[in-house]
Amino acid sequence: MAARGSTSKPAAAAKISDVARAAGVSSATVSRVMNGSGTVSPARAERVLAAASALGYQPFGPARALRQQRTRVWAAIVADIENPFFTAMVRGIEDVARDVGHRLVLCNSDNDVAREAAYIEDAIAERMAGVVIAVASAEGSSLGRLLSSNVPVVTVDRRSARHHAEVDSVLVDNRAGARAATEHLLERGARLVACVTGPRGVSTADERAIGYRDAVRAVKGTEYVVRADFKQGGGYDAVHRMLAGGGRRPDAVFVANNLMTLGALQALRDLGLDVPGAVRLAGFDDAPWTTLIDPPLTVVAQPTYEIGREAARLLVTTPEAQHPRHVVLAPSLVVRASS
Amino acid sequence: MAARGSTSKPAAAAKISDVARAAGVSSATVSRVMNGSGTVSPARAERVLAAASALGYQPFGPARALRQQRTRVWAAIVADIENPFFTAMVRGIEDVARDVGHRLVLCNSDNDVAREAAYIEDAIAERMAGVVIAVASAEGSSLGRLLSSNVPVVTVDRRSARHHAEVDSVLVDNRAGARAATEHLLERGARLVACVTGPRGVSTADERAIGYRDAVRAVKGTEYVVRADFKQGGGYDAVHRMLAGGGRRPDAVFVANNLMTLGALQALRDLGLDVPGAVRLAGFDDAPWTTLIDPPLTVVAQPTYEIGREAARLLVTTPEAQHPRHVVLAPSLVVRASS
DNA sequence: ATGAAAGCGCTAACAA
DNA sequence: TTGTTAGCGCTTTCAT
Repeated sequence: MAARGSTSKPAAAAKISDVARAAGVSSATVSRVMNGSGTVSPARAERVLAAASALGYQPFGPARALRQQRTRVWAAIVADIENPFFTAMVRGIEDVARDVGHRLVLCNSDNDVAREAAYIEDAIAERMAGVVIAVASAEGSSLGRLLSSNVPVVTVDRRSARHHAEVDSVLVDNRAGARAATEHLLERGARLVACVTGPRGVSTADERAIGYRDAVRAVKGTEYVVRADFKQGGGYDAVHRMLAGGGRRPDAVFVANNLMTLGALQALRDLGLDVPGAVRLAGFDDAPWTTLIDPPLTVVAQPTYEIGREAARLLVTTPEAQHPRHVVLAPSLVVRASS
Repeated sequence: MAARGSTSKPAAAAKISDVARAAGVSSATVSRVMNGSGTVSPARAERVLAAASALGYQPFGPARALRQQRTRVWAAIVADIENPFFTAMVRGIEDVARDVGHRLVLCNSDNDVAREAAYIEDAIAERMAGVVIAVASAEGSSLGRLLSSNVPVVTVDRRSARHHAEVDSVLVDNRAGARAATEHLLERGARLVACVTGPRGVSTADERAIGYRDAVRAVKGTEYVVRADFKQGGGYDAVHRMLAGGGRRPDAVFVANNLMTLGALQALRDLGLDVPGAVRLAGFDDAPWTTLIDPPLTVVAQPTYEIGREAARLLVTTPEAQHPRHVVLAPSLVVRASS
């Protein structure tokens, strides 16, 4: 009985023995043909290929993985799939993965350590060929589980508080970037620069706050740091509270990530505060929209694609050395109209 | 010899027989404990858990998949991971996946049929529990391979030219949305509305162009359709050519996706054309930045999260019916200052 | 409640 | 060049 439409669904997927029977050869020969290993006469190879094609044969991945004790899959576990920073980084990983014949799957922890832990357990269970991870939290991450497995790991973007000294990493010099942005705001004449950063324990949030402090202390200014959630709504709330209140009002804000900067700008607009006239603004991470919003944003740009590519390269060249490798990339300040 | 750092790497991952030996039970008992199947005395169960924990035991996924002939993994194959439309949709899938105890992995075809084909073969090889796919191309897709396998499939966002009648789908009424946007531009007084849409053969591009035509023909206006690549740069180039040239210049542009709209706006700005004074602009897809750019964008908003959620629901409720299920969701016009 | 044993689909030794 | 065979780690009868 035909199934729906023109494409009929087979009762079950063909297996190697089906192909072998159809081609009149042994399973071993089919395996050799499919993998290009060993030696098979051209005539038989052709028959095998024909049979495989006719049956729509696709080797069963788990059986191969079991037999070979390896997979050709990398996982990228990222903290927020909706943040263009991470998606751009993923492109860098993907390109290397393809070059070395690996597949890349993406896992979104959504900044949730429980979800992250589940993906980490999965990566171990699948004995992934490699994992690139931006940890959800410097403290609570299950990264240790991954490190005590045999799965190659590279951390990116965020430093792991507990495990930094044991794992390869690709990071950006967040402190320097934040300091540069803050110094820039001060040089433009800001008297009180506030900082909206991310959750405590997330290394990017902490390091950017420290860079901010460096700059403020250098001029003996007043520190004003607020924590939010690295999301647009959090940036909005933080800036709204900060500037709607009756206390001393900042005349510049350094916002420590791209999405929060959007929220910050929205809050300033809702409060009727001109940017940069009333409040100067600088963000962290460039994004597709930074030149199009009003005013165009001054940001600390990160080499996102390169971060991914470098991480993947570390995965490819498994270290025989005792010491983990740490790659630190430099961010760059891009000055636009918002400051 | 201790490995680097405090976390020592085991020579090899523990297997079920190791745990069985350590706990003084059979492998079958360990399996029963790990899976909560069968019956095991509390005392033994505890010993097994302790041993498993001590050895850091994690059941080998491929072996389980081989034995059980099933996986608990869904794949989402999307055309462009950098487009927030897809990432928002993925959230909808993820939430359902978690509810039903499945894992979701993301695959980025990057609008490339070859890459898409590779991911499709992978999905078949892994006998994925389900695949949600936004096809790279209505024509060239390897979707047929997937349909003739036993892997449950739902298409989203883009219609498959060849296979639409055989596969579950969740789509948006692109034609109606595009028509609404174009009518809106005309009502605002535009005399010549141009349309920048995506590649021929991508259903969203084609359907949005048709909706545009519907509106233009209704007023007996002139049609002016340009094809680009659904990316920011493509939108820029298309609009730049269109308005820098000496021919008859449009006084409104309907741009058929979110990223191209950013490019279009940039082009208009570079040409010194005021929006909406000289050229009215409307886009397709809402995005986090649409209210923050200057001017805020009039767009056709799509229920992105719901698209993903509905697709996942179709995956969960495998149809016993002969006919595939088609869910069509309604977009809505959001009028802002750009028009 | 527990263990022994078979076997999932594939590949890699080994034999011929 | 090709086939036979063992076994990867796990789950699931089938006995007990």
